[in-house]
Amino acid sequence: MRIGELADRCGVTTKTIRFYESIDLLSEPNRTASGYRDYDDGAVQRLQFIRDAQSSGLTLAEIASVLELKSAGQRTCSHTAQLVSQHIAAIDQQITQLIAARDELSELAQRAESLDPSSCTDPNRCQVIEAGRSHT
Amino acid sequence: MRIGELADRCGVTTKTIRFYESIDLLSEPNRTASGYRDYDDGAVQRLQFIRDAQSSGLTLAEIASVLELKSAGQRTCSHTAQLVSQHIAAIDQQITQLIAARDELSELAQRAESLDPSSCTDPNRCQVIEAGRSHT
DNA sequence: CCAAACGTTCCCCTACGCTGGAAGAACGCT
DNA sequence: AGCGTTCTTCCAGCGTAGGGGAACGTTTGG
Repeated sequence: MRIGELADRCGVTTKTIRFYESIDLLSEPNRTASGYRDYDDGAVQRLQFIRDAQSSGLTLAEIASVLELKSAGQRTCSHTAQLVSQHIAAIDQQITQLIAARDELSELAQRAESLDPSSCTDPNRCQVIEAGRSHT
Repeated sequence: MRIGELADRCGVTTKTIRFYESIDLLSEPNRTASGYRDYDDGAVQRLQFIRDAQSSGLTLAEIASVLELKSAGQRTCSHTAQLVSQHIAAIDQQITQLIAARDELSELAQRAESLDPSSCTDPNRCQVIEAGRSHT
């Protein structure tokens, strides 16, 4: 099948498919005599797998590393498991950071309510934010 | 003072200062006869304010919007408060998304432990991920 | 037989917050 | 006078996941 059909079947754009090919996430397909990309059903499977993995929160780089090992004939369950747990750890760290930022902002919000706007005249600063500096 | 001293005093690089100027976060300073940027103490205050606000989790665009209104002579407490609460909402959304991704990955991790790697032979897929497709 | 719809490659653009380097001018100290 | 450091501008890129559009070739239906 040609690129448009593959795209429709998998719910992506042709741009995305060419992009995946450019980063070696999809292998280069055969070409027709006139140079059109010519895909088989395996490409549908692989592309759907990529979208599934992506919707699970894996990055394209992580998906690529799974597929690379797969195509080298390895049993990748343990590799996948390791990769997934690494990714979970990274997400936990992001969540921690976001919660810290959230806490910081909540304090600012409270302070903003309690301060008198008319005492706020310095053009370079803002007392809402400034007041929180010492304890940060 | 020249750009290097300002940078040292505020703990940033000269690159960062020029970058802030290029996005209008810092206003263009006076120049010496030979074309060097020449800053006063107000620049130190403003730059430190920017770093404080940034460490509170605000983006440079948000900081710019506070500073813009300030320099227009407005009392910005209410604006700052609104901006902060918007940012908190955005962070909450990010956290929600990350937790969803985390849950998804936890399921994958559990599945990876329970599956038999030797049954995993398709070069285009990975049963750990594939098995979760239906309920996603 | 021709126009529409599809395909190709190519390069630039997005947002974010910078960092690095090159080429040249100016400053500071000996 | 000369050497090293600091300054100037501009250009380029990182990483993520593609999107937009130009300029051109191919396929397909009426």
